[in-house]
Amino acid sequence: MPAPSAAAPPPPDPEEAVDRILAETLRRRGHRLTGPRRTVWRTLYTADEHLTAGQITERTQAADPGTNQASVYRALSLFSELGLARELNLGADQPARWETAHADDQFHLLCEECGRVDHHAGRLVEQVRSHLADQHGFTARRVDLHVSGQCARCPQTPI
Amino acid sequence: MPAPSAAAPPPPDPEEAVDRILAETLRRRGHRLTGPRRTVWRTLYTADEHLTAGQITERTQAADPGTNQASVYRALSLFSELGLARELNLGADQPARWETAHADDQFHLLCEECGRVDHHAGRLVEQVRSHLADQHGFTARRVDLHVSGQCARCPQTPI
DNA sequence: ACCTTATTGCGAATCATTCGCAATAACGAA
DNA sequence: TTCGTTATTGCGAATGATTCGCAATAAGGT
Repeated sequence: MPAPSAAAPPPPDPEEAVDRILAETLRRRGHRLTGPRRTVWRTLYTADEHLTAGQITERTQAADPGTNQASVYRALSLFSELGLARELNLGADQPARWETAHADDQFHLLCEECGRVDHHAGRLVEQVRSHLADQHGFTARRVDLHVSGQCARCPQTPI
Repeated sequence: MPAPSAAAPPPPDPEEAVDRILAETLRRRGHRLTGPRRTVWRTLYTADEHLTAGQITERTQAADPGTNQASVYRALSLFSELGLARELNLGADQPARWETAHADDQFHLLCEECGRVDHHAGRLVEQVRSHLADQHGFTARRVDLHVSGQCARCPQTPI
């Protein structure tokens, strides 16, 4: 059995840390930590890119077969409500994409060459807020800035 | 019969002017001016707000019964391709909305109180472009700035 | 007036997302 | 630890927006 140390507790397993964010947020708001929710959360957390609900379902089912598509949607929608995740609409033609929520505001750069999506939190969004407040008397709650074009890595071939 | 004047032509009927924009753009690109296209265009042009495809279909059918929903979608999609109209995604939950295209870039303000959608073309978008170019080496082609919050007319009740 | 073919209307198909409901499983209390 | 309540799941069907295939129609150049 592990010795109950009086000093610092052992460094937490990083995988547990991920779960803890989820577990604490859920409990604090009166929700239960369930298998599907944990699997969806891990899928989202370890994703290398922004996934569609369909992709999330695939990966979730790979990790935990039997998970239902509807549960994935329900989990995503709950995460969004709790501020754990965020839904992105990159284009009218393509389905929504999801990411874990980091900064409250951010802007998204979609490179039309390589398809890469980067997102940054920065002054820009704050500038937008104050511009709107000052010039238009508009109190911005949510700012969505989606930009498509060419990223720094892709060759700048003139159109 | 109207006298064929040698001087200035009579001022064009404003309704015709609307059609002319459409007709010229279509012909120039090798498309035909048809009834459904004209009706959808007028619907879009005279709309007081941003309409969904469903609303556009309703109004189009009111003006010209028998017009098919698919033709409305086809017209909208063509207009978008020709730069005559623009599709807006204001939220993941609601369907896309449409407007005639004016300025190339603009930002959209959605008031969560009254539901009003305003849009402005302004320096802001230009600032965003140069910020991205300078700070991120990103060449912005299209900038979509969607902001939701409270407009100047609605009471600023603290949340 | 005629011919070519882009465009329409129709209905069915697709895609993403949501719903209703009975069965299951979390988690606080005993 | 066991129990009871009830939030959550899985399932399958429903929905809503948008698209497709195809034969019939009509624009617009000749």
